[in-house]
Amino acid sequence: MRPSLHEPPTPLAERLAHSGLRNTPQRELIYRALLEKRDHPTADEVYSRVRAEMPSISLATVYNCLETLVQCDLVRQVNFERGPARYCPNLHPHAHFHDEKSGATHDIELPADVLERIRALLPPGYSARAIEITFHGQMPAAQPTQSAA
Amino acid sequence: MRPSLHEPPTPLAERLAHSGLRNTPQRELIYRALLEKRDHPTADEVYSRVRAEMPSISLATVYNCLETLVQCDLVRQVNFERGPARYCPNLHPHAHFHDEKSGATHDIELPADVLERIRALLPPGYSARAIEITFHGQMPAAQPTQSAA
DNA sequence: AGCGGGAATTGGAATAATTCCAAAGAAAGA
DNA sequence: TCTTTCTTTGGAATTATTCCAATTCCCGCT
Ligand SMILES: [Mn+2]
Ligand SMILES: [Mn+2]
Ligand SMILES: [Zn+2]
Ligand SMILES: [Zn+2]
Repeated sequence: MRPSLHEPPTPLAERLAHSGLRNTPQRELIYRALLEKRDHPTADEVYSRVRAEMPSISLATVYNCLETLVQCDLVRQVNFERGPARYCPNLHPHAHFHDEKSGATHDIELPADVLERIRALLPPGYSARAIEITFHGQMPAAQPTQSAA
Repeated sequence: MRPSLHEPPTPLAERLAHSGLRNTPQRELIYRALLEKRDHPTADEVYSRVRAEMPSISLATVYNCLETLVQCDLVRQVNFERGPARYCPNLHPHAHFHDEKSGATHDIELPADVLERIRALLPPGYSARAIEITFHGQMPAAQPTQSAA
């Protein structure tokens, strides 16, 4: 039961409607969880995060909702080698850096000109719906934030 | 039982020796199969190809040998989304194009200068052991080879 | 040639992530 | 309200891969 007459439609509600899908508490919750901590969680990680707020949710629903969000182009699925899929709400064109020591993942912005150079590698007639770029390596040890000596 | 006194060491034998590993008929066969048809087969596909010549080989061995070849840097493992792993004996720096209609995969050569541009996207201090680039899209329908009209 | 020890292969069981399925529960439309 | 459609849910099934324990193979040494 919602008190207000009509909420302003969230971007999520809008995208769902556009695809003829319904907005549900589960979908909202999962999408919010992805926005809140953008560390490219797995489905299982999303599951445990949202269970805090909605203990009755099922893992199957988490998979279902994540798939829905991906289909609405609100979320990207990211795969590293053979590991579990990860999910990313960053819609800008970006590559992924996977730190092999810590397992942490983060985004590397991808300027349009570089993306063009890459796309230009394709032979004539080829068209790419998506281009995935992943770095695997090491990032510098996080410097302990240093206060004035 | 081999008749000749000592064969010249193949690149495979060399790499294996370098890693303290043995050359075996299974490893040779699997490596040859990859070189012969470079269509990025899955482990299962490799399995059925090599069974023609060595019916007693096991799937576990195919997985083992493929992993060994990858560790020796003779073969690259290639992953598309959540599908089964594929294997590629092309050692030049290259990207992969995955045709979403046919499922076919092939190599896109990656010039050094483009690779540099990409590597330069990393913030200072980051180092990349490997960079993976995958295109997903459509390639032009294979033109039926046309003889003189 | 025979022996001993490490390496590799093998078949089958186990695992991990995801998908499938059928039943029950909301929501929307008429 | 009745009907239809969409969604969620728990559990079973599936897929690809890894693990495991038991041979078998191979190499160097005697
Ligand atoms: Mn990695
Ligand atoms: Mn694809
Ligand atoms: Zn991302
Ligand atoms: Zn390749």
